Amino acid sequence: MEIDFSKKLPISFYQQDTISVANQLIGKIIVKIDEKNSILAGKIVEVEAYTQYKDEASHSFVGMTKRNKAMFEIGGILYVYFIYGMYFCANIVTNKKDIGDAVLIRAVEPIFNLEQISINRYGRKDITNKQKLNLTNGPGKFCAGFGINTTHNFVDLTSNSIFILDGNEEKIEIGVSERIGINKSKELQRRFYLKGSQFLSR
DNA sequence: ATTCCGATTGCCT
DNA sequence: GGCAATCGGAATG
Repeated sequence: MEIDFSKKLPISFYQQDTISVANQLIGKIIVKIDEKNSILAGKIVEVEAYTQYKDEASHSFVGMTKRNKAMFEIGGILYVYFIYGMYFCANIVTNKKDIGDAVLIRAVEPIFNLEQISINRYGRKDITNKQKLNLTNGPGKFCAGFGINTTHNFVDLTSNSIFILDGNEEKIEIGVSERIGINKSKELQRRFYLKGSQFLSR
């Protein structure tokens, strides 16, 4: 896959209102280039917005802590945290400095280097069709497949290690729903997904 | 120091 | 549908 760096999203993209960024992220291409220069890429098909204010489910609701510090930076970096003793979740930090907002990447359609993503997920490149659909269809699965962990916390999304490209200009339909796996602020409609995608978390 | 529990996943019935 | 795995974060004492 050739990467068109001219399509890399500018820093200003991330500094917009968080709900707006969440919507616009659907259909975009997230790229990771690892230490061995191998390229992984996927289309973002599902995200969730988390904001400091009026959102009790957000890590930042209680203010800045050691864990959520990245959320308070200016939009355009990654916030990665460890959860349930064994998984990682990756977020796109949004909005202005000192506002603790971010967008969780919940699911991605793998589009390049499925072999490496399979190895990262299952330890082998030959997998069943069902496993192919399950490669990156959840926040923990996406991080595992793309090799994202807390060493990527604070990574600059305008760098060449992890970044996001504008997708095709095709018209897409975006669905909206309540968020998944939370117990507070359940009523907020802040999950956004690509309608019809086979790679959603549910 | 202790306690509770989580922005998940995979396996089980 | 239920639930165990597994451990660090945050609140509390």
